Amino acid sequence: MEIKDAVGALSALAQESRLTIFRMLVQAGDAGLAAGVLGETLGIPPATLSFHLKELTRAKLVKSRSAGRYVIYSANYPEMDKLIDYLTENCCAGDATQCAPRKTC
Amino acid sequence: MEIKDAVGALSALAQESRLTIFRMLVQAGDAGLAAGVLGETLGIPPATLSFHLKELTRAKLVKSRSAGRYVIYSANYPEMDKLIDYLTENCCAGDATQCAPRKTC
DNA sequence: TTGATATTTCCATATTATTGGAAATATGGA
DNA sequence: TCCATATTTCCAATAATATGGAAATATCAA
Repeated sequence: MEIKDAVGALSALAQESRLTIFRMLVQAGDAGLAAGVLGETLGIPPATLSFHLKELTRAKLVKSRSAGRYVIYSANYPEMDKLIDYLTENCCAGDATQCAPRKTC
Repeated sequence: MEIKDAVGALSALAQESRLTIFRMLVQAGDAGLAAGVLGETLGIPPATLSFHLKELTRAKLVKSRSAGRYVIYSANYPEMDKLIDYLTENCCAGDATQCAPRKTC
């Protein structure tokens, strides 16, 4: 992963509504959630929601598919994994005790 | 971890100079690096560097200790781990195949 | 002491991100 | 067709962040 992509992904997550959306999608699995469901949960106007979904999409952290009138968003897990690997790359200068073992969910 | 803290940590990382600093410190281990070393590597003026180090400190992603004239910064690994856990919490709706196993460094 | 080096604080300026109303687009159902 | 629902785009106002010069603070070394 390139630094520009990492900054893009982190910027996308660095906002309360978007982080909430992302975590809902992470937990929703591949089934995903319709934009409207996300907007209703967050209580934000459609234009604002759409702006945030666009940011997450641009960062490749979420993807969408349309189903009739609905647009279903879901998490892009490989991209999330790439970001985490980028942050922890060559961690800890060989001191493994510093590095908590990650749960593999 | 609370959402405000997560947004704070992600905002701190969502900037190219700060992300570079953080990754250098992650790789440096507990020995850490002096502010001046970071500034020289990045090629940014001291005031700008100091601003970014303060942001990372506020987010608890780095800590510092002073050693004479020098201030040595180092990564706060437990906070990094908390952030990653927060992002991946209850991931994937039970579909473990979606979730890449994390290397435990 | 005094002068050099390391880092931070202050502050004004510049840049970038967020918000949401209104209008546009798209689909489904009567 | 025509209307209701779902979502996006446009755009302008507002808010939050980043930048770096100059001055302040702190330590070291001679």
